[in-house]
Amino acid sequence: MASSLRLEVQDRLEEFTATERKAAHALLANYPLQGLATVAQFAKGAGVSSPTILRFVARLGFPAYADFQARLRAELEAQLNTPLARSSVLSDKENGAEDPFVEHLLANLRETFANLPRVELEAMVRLLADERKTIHLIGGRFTDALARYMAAHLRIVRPDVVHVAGQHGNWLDQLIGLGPKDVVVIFDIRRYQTEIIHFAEAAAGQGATVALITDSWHSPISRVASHVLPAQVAVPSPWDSSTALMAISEMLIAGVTRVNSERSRERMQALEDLRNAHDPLRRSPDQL
Amino acid sequence: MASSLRLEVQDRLEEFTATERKAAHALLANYPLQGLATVAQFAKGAGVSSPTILRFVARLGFPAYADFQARLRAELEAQLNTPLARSSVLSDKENGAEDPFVEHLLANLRETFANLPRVELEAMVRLLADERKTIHLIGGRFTDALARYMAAHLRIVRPDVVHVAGQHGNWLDQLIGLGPKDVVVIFDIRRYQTEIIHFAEAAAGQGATVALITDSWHSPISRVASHVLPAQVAVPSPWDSSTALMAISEMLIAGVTRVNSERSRERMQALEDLRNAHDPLRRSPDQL
DNA sequence: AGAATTCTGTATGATTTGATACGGAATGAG
DNA sequence: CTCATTCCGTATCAAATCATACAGAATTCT
Repeated sequence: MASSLRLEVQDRLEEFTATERKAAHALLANYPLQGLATVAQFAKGAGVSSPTILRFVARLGFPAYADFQARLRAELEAQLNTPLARSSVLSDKENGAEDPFVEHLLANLRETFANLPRVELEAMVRLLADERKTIHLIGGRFTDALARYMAAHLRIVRPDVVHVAGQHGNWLDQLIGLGPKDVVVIFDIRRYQTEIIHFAEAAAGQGATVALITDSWHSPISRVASHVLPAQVAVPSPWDSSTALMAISEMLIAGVTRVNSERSRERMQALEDLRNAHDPLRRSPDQL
Repeated sequence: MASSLRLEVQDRLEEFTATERKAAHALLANYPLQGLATVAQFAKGAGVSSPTILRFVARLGFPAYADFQARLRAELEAQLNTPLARSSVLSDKENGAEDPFVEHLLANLRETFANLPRVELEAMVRLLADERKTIHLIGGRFTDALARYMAAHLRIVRPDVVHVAGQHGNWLDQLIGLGPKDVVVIFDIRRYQTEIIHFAEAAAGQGATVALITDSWHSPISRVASHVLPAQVAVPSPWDSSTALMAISEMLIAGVTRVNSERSRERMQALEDLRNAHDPLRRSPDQL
């Protein structure tokens, strides 16, 4: 099946009769909306009669006009749902630019990725994808959610992923076995919590690799970290923003998934099978 | 007349009745194609009855459904004839200097806030700031981290914040006491988990207010939700992106903090004092 | 708590739409 | 020039669609 009906119509233009070709040209001239109108409107637009439109559609291989429209609709929907395609269509004030909070978020992301060293990013991806290592993730009061988020994904694409949770009494237990084959991923932004700093220093002291995702005012942990990814976190609010940290996390997750693609695929498939087995209410792909 | 019906629908969202708003959300979620389907399909997609769709369209000022569709068709035709739109459809990597993943993230954020109805956002802020209510937050396999993140912030600026965690066996316990004075905030994106759907339905059935933060393919929960905030989640990766969800969460947190400013200030101050007492290594307070 | 009002789905009617049969027009062959 | 074949539009029918009236449900107000 051609990716677009437009191409198929163009290719098969000679097969059609003279009047059917009028219909084809009318469709190509205003693709795909002409085909989403009623038969009568399509016919009028093409200067032919209704039955000609129906014969044209039938010759394209559609059992009914409704099927033809469904195809056009699906194509159009796929196009419109591409964020890139959509954003280029939106005007500036439709881009939600008025809200200063939104402005800051967008600027933070742009700034973050502009300053993000790609080699550092790739190095951290390789580190996280290395299945000989054990990955420990930990975060502060608010950023712990990010550690958890990343752990949930990493667990699927690789083994030996540990989320260091709970009160810092427990952290000590985790510290005991740490060594050169361990990687500690730390999320830490302003109001750096001393417990986490201690944890990082102790882990580094025992030979573990420390990877840090932080704000642009580097946390004290950066002294002992072998990899640092800084993000912009300032927004017009008493709180700092973790959106850029989340973005970095997702880039790392996507990267690791790409590197460990074979394992990722089989484990995700297994997960999907499990889900289907337990979930007969799964939605159909198209609900339009 | 607004340049796009989408903006008008967003602006006038509060004029509509509860069910009409469902129709509006369905339209915004799949704009404009949902409105180009038949009334019955539109109704099914929105989870309401056909007459509600017609009343919704009538309230927008259209004498007939056909006029409404004509307007959508005209808008779409204008868009599709824009050179920008064509180019974005033709080749994706013409502009490929930047990382496509980053491009998608940025486009997702822009798109998300462009489609985010401000009145809906403010309504949800008021809801979350209402200290007479109890806030329950819950998320799915991956989005649970967002629920946790939001709970960590809300707990500081208001009382009665509960994160519904753990296996869904525990959820049932939480369900028991739910009533009209409870607000359930749900994070749910594609691969909607049936347990969460059941939780939402049960909560709504007991009179609790359901607020949903979801992807643009509205989750089934939107049927029982009184507030819905949709986000863009598609990225070039096997995973969906939660960055836009995080951004929305932070806007909500900032909003609630602003509304409950007096309480927020005193509680944040208390937190700071506590930190200072325990943390002599604290860095200088402001270095922004 | 009860009444009034608004809201929303079911049922039904009027209209439009997709689909088809059939007769006439156009084209080409012999 | 005549016949055969293909093609195309008018007329018509069954089915789906839009539209509305009405009654039950929900909400608000007193």
